Amino acid sequence: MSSQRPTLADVAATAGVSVSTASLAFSGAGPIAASTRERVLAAATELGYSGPNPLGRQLRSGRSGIVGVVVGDALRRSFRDPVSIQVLDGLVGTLGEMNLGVLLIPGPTDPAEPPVDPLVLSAAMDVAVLLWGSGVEDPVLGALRRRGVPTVVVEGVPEPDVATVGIDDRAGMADAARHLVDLGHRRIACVSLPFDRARGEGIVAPERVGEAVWQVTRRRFEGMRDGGVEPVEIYETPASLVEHGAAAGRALLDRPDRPTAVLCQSDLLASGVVLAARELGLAVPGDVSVAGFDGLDLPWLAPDVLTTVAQPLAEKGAQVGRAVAQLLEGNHPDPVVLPVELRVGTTTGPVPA
Amino acid sequence: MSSQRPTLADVAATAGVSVSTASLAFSGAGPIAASTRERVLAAATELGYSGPNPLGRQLRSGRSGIVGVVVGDALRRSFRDPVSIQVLDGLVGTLGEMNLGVLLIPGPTDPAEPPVDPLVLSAAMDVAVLLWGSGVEDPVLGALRRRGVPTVVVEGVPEPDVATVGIDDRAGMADAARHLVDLGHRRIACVSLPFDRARGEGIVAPERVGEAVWQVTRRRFEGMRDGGVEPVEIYETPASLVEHGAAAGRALLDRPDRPTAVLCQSDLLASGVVLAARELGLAVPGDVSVAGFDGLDLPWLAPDVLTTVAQPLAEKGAQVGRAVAQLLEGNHPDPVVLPVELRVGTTTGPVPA
DNA sequence: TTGAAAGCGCTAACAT
DNA sequence: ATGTTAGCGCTTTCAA
Repeated sequence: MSSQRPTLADVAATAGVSVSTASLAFSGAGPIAASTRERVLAAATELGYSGPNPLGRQLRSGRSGIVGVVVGDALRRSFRDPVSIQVLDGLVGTLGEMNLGVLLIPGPTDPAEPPVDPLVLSAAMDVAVLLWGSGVEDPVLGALRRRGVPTVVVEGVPEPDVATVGIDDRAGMADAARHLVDLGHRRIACVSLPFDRARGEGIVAPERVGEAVWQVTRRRFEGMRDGGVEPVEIYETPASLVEHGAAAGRALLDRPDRPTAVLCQSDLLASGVVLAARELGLAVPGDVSVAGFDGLDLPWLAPDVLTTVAQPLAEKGAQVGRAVAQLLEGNHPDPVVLPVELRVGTTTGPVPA
Repeated sequence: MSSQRPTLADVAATAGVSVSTASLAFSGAGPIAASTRERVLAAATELGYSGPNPLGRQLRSGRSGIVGVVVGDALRRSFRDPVSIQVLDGLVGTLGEMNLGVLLIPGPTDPAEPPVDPLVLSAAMDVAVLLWGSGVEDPVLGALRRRGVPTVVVEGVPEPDVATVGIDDRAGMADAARHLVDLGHRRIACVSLPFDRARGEGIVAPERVGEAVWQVTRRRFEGMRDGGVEPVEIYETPASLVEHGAAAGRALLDRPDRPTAVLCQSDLLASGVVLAARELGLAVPGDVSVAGFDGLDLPWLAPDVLTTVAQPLAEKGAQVGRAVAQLLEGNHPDPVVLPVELRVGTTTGPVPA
């Protein structure tokens, strides 16, 4: 019985039993007489012992019970994006049921900084999750591989040794594009997610699309073309945020030869475009149609309801949780691709006469 | 050299040195010949050893390097609140510099559920942070106390054994109230944050204010009275979200004897009220003035800029990080109270004639 | 049903 | 500068 916090040994001594018996009293992982357990618990209360020290348990079992979640970006930005939040929420819920905790790991921020957070290198975790895709030769993924940490990549490219969970964004974007074409639109502009870590902002040449490093961005461009849309203008944004969408909207719509529709790669960008249109006195969809992607709830856009491609965000998080469980059991889960669905709102309509 | 992942012992054996020497090669916490280090690192590379197992290190040092952060609510809700996000962001940044990781712990959700997440009871953590206040006899705080986990409570009531970081919301709210009074407003309604875990929604009797359990809510009410405002109507919301503010706005403004000003306990609530006013065809601030609290950036409210009481959110997170550092060093940090500042925007004006 | 003993992987006194 | 030794707190065979 040391002067520090009591240990299981102290409790066992006080209760007059062996350490292993005391352990059983707490874990319930073996036969133990009810009376003995009582005695141990009483001793624990007496000593102010609040249960086995997790550190000891973890070393012994080789498991930390922790899932490291690398958010795709600086927290502030990542967490202003309801898409990440909802996935994270679904994930935490599922992991919570399995008694796993989520360790937040900041992803790569500006290109100047070292691309790998120290936590990736040395935090205790049983599994890692990359919340927003992985680039080619991703340094974070490389580090996790070297450590032998099994990993789930959300919206990543399937590779032999990582599990992936994603959505069929290509098909969804194609549906959205087709919807606009069916409405008669031909002069369609596109507001895109970032191409890469450089996060440029502004109109880009169509050729540059091929250079986009981020897979989500690439796939949504591909879907757009599948749907028969060759954009008259492409605006790259540095992040999926309302203000960048608004900037894009101003740049694209404040001119005589403006497009009749704007197809955006995210809902936040799209809602920024809607706000910019309102600001410019343009009617939506009378003068310009706007469509997004994600299926977010955007109460402040009222009375408008954004036309969008809805993806099952919380379900995505839950699927990631399931993949984590698989990896913990030593299996390699099959890639998951969740379906998406075009949801027509009030922001798209026939091309103006 | 087992068939599992290599351990430090394997590396030491391969390099032909003792385990302790190998340890030094990685930690650098002692004298070691450059050539020896080289040899150890070479052996590590050869074996695919990527550094000391954190679990062993943690047990040995008695430190997990983890800070458990209890978010005040279900993640989904909590993370839709930019206030929590910005504090969390500041916190993660500060802790990252000290090589500490953040373990996300869901706070109490609906009153039916058990109020304490299992992670609170048994996850490894050196310090805990309660991100949004603590109630009277808070069960989470109680559990942490029993475990002997030093704790920082954001916006909590100072108690001898917990550190606190907060803002002077009482004074800030008093400024906002005075601002409205100075503009001539007398019929002022209040839209409040939740009173307690029950999270009621709707107009409440003034007497009920005294029963509010959540300290932030209480203090903001007190400030309002300090500023000379006795609200004609109080609307309690179940969470600080735009849609609840909008609901409150509709309830309060859609009637002939409507108030001339609405003082809200958060910016999201206030912006909901502004949207409701617009919806009802009321001019802001021509027909009704609206003020909030927090100092958020609300681009989608443009062209309006909300009158608000700005609090230093990221700085608050950083201060929490500093308090954590203090606790880790065994000190008891003094309570921190950060200043706030009234920022007059375009949503408040003279009382209508 | 209980106890004795080994050891998870590492670090840090201490000795050399 | 390097090696020896002990032990962090726990779980888990194995034997009684």
